[in-house]
Amino acid sequence: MMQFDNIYKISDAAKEALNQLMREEVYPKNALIQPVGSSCRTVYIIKKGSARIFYYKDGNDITEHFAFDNDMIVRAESLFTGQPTSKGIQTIDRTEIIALDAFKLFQLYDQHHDLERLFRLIFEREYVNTVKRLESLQFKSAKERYLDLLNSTDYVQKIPLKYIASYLGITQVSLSRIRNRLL
Amino acid sequence: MMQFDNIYKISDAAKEALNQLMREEVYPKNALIQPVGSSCRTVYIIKKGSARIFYYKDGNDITEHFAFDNDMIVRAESLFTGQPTSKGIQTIDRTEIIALDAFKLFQLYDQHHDLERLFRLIFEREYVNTVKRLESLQFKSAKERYLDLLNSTDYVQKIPLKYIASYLGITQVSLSRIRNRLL
DNA sequence: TAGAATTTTTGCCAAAGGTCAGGCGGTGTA
DNA sequence: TACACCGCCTGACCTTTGGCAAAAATTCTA
Repeated sequence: MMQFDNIYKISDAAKEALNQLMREEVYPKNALIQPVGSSCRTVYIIKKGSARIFYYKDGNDITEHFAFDNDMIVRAESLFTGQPTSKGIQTIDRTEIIALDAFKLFQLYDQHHDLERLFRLIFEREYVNTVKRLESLQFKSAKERYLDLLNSTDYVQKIPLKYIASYLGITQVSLSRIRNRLL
Repeated sequence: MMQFDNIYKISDAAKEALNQLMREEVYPKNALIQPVGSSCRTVYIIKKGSARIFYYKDGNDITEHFAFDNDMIVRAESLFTGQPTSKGIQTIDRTEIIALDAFKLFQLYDQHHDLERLFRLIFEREYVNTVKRLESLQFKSAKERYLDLLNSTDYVQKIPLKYIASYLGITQVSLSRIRNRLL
């Protein structure tokens, strides 16, 4: 289980209620966990493995987000609005995941305020990560962004180049050239 | 005052406590509300006017965010981490603002859970906006982003081009050319 | 209102990145 | 084994955007 305790300590009762909600799921490589066009009704936490959020733009597969061990993965624009999203979630490697029914989780907030607080803090972190990513997309060169990503996690080595390229906002071809020039 | 009620109704007691925290401030055009390098300890809500979050990259002034009537403006990466940020806040026009001491607000959460919920929901909206902006920076052309911005609010007409350019992730010169080509 | 300062536009050239097409090596499968 | 497929690389050429500089337009201010 995730190290929630580092973020905010919740009561045993809340912990118990939360545990009731958790479903452990294991997916093979390249499994489509959530299809494009669905609504986000599940909060996923990656126990071990890797996954990505993606969508199609002009027929091209674009990776918006990567998640690895202990990362949470949700499609915020759907989870927090109730609207369906044109984004999907797919595993990259074989992945062990903890799935939480979002609706039930939100319902628990009424009984367990500490649970609401815990998840508020968790989502705040995600928010901050998103702001930082925005910053890097706004004014860093593709090469800088690639180097930043390389430094962020060793997992990057295992991710197909095509996923990385769109995540960086460039084409595979350009990323291949950037890599080449780095040698 | 903001239409909080549309988001989540809070008790009279919470409303009262919140009102105690609110300071109304009026700033002239181009006023530096929060300097670069400071920590974000205040939640601002714009009553009337416009402001921006900006920072310097390689000596260039970069606008990260615009806010207009009824928008909240905070530097999330500092507010939620406690770390100082290299970003500042500046008015664009004469602006009437409601300022909330963030520390006191967060303290109120312990007594007023409905206040915590209200602000959780408010920040979730901000989070969603940030995700959408990320999406547009990742794979839309500068021209598309400019047109999107134009459609988003009439205020854009009043914002200096140099602010808009960096917000879109391009230089003033490029934006000027894009504008020209649109005629 | 004149002059200064700032903002926006334009021209010219360079660099980054996109598009299209083909090549090459590894993997899977009949 | 042969062949198809996939992922990544490379070349040629094009488009978008950047850098620099200067002109034009606008705004500020005395």
